[in-house]
Amino acid sequence: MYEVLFQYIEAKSKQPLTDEERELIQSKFKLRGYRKRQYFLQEGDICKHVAFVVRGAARMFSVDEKGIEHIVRFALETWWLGDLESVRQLTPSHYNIELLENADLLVISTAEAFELRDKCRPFDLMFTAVDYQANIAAQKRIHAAISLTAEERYEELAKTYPEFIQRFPQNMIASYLGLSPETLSRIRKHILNK
Amino acid sequence: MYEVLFQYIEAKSKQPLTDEERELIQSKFKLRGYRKRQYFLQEGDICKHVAFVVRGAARMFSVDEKGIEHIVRFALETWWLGDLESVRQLTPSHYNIELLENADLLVISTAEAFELRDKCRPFDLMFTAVDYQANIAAQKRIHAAISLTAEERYEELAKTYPEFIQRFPQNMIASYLGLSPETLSRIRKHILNK
DNA sequence: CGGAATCTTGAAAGTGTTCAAATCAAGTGG
DNA sequence: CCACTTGATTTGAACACTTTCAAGATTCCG
Repeated sequence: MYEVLFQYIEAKSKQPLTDEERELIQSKFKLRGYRKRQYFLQEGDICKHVAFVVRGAARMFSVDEKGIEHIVRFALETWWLGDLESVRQLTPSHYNIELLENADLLVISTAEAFELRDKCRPFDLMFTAVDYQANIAAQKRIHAAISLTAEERYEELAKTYPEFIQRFPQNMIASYLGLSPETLSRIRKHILNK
Repeated sequence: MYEVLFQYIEAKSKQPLTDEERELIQSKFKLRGYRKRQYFLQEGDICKHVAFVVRGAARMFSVDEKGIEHIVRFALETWWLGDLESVRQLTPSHYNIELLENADLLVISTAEAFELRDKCRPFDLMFTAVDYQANIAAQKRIHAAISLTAEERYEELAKTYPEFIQRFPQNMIASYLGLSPETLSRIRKHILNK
């Protein structure tokens, strides 16, 4: 299980890990099984752990006054779980993170993650690269949100993350795109008729 | 001029800069004046420089097939200019960065910026912190885009960045929010009548 | 003082939502 | 393994919001 994380760190940091570093990392991350529907983070709690998804799928979402859920992020294998805002500012999170499939997570406390960044260069470089990529992805999504039609946004998503379409139910995809489930259903129908 | 950057780095990194570090940093950044309407980055070019805004205002935008501009980002004093995606992947940028006021920029090549991150710890920590913040801000904007109405998005923007409303024309604010200028005009009218 | 943007306003057209109902699919307990 | 319940998806019709196009008012700058 840990091997997946090691390879991921080496790939992202473009640096090999020494045996000592592997041991150090392994000592900090705890492997934990989660069941479908279980929550990794609950709205109102401060996010004190982050996790690397070895197996499974999750969503991060908020719930508005009307009780409607808004999915800001999905996660699959080799993605990270956690709410950056809450981690950094130590404020209660506005979001929930829920597993959508039975999952294996490598969990680390945020305090230990910070330490690890200091102690282990490849680990630090990995997170720098991940933050970088997350920024690029976020900018693309913002650009899509302000410049594309609903149909174009769906097609872009299907092209960029075909896994999402496979593994997440359609009403969640709709939420992720900022659409009602009915609208997405009609958009898909419209695409088929082309 | 450089003093602003030094203080910014110390604040973001939460580390003091030594005199040697200041000299090193100063030797890498070139101070350049830009005039209103000048472009810092042109669509199609690879972004090989990033800049710290000492004075002035800028926007980053794309132009679609219909010739409509979509503003993905604004920048004011102590913000950074550059297209992360192009910098990191060395691909031609999809965006333009244009100064909206006469400006003073501290410009550094991306290659030297990478070196500086290696050589100067506070500089590296500063960028780590900036990336972090950018991610948080991006997530908030995505959340707003998928969960709020146009009117709510405008009010949130006005609350979060009142400077934007002051310094950028309304049609650009509309573009930033993903609205037509007419719609924003009507929304403002509606807010006044409350 | 003019000319050029920018902002406002109206009307028509387009896009997406809401509500309600029907269909379809999946998971659970007997 | 089937019957049943629950959740997900589809469809229709009415409604709400946003855009588009066009014109007029206002503001900004040279």
